[in-house]
Amino acid sequence: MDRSKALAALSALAHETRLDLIRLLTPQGDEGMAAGQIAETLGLAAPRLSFHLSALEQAGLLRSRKVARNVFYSVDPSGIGQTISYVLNDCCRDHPEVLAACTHKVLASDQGALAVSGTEKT
Amino acid sequence: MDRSKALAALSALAHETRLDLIRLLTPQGDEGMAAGQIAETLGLAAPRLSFHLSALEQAGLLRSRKVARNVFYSVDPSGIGQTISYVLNDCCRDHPEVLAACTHKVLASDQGALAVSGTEKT
DNA sequence: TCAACTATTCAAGAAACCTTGAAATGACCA
DNA sequence: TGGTCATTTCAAGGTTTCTTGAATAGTTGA
Repeated sequence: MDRSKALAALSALAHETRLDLIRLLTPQGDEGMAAGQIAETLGLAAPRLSFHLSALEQAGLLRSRKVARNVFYSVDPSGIGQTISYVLNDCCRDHPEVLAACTHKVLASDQGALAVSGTEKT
Repeated sequence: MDRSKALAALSALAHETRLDLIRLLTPQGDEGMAAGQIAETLGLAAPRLSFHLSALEQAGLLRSRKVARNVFYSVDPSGIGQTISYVLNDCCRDHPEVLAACTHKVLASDQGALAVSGTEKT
């Protein structure tokens, strides 16, 4: 992932409504959810939802497919994963302390660092 | 880390100059770098640099300390780590595919998933 | 074909963000 | 005390982003 794609993805993530969308859609897996149902679930006006969905899709964090008159949106796991990897690996250059600070089920393997799990640090 | 802090941190990361700052400062460790030297290295006007440094500090991604007339800035590894953790754990709810897509030296330990290393996916 | 339904596009206004030069603050040294 | 240096604050401007209602496009079924 290159710099400008990573920046687009980070900008896309940096908004409350769009974070809500990711959170809602992630558990739905590949099937995703129709725009109308998303709008109803989150209580969003249609144009507003459309605006944010397309921002996320543009950034490579969401995929869409048409089914009859509905458009189903689902997360693109590799888009999110590559964005995280960009920050950690490319931008923070795999700095051990940064990797170590990714507590709770994510951990550094570089240099044989061990798992850090449990609740987050303060 | 709560939602609003994570949002502030993501917004802070979503800017080219600030990503440059993180990348420059990470290898410097706790000692960090004086504002003037940062400005010279990146070729930034002083007020502009100050604006971005304080945005990053405000978001908990940078720390500062005064030494004589200089102000040294250094990254806060736990700030970055907690932000990443928020996206992966809280927002993506530890979705296996998202965790798996964090290739290249970051990997999921949940459910005993194995390391994924090497070059990034496309 | 027509009506109903789903979703997107458009346009306008409000709000937030970024950059810049000028001014101000605070620390050090002669 | 006065001058210089390092950094921040201020104010103005331009740009981008977000929200909203109105209009549009495409699909389905009677």
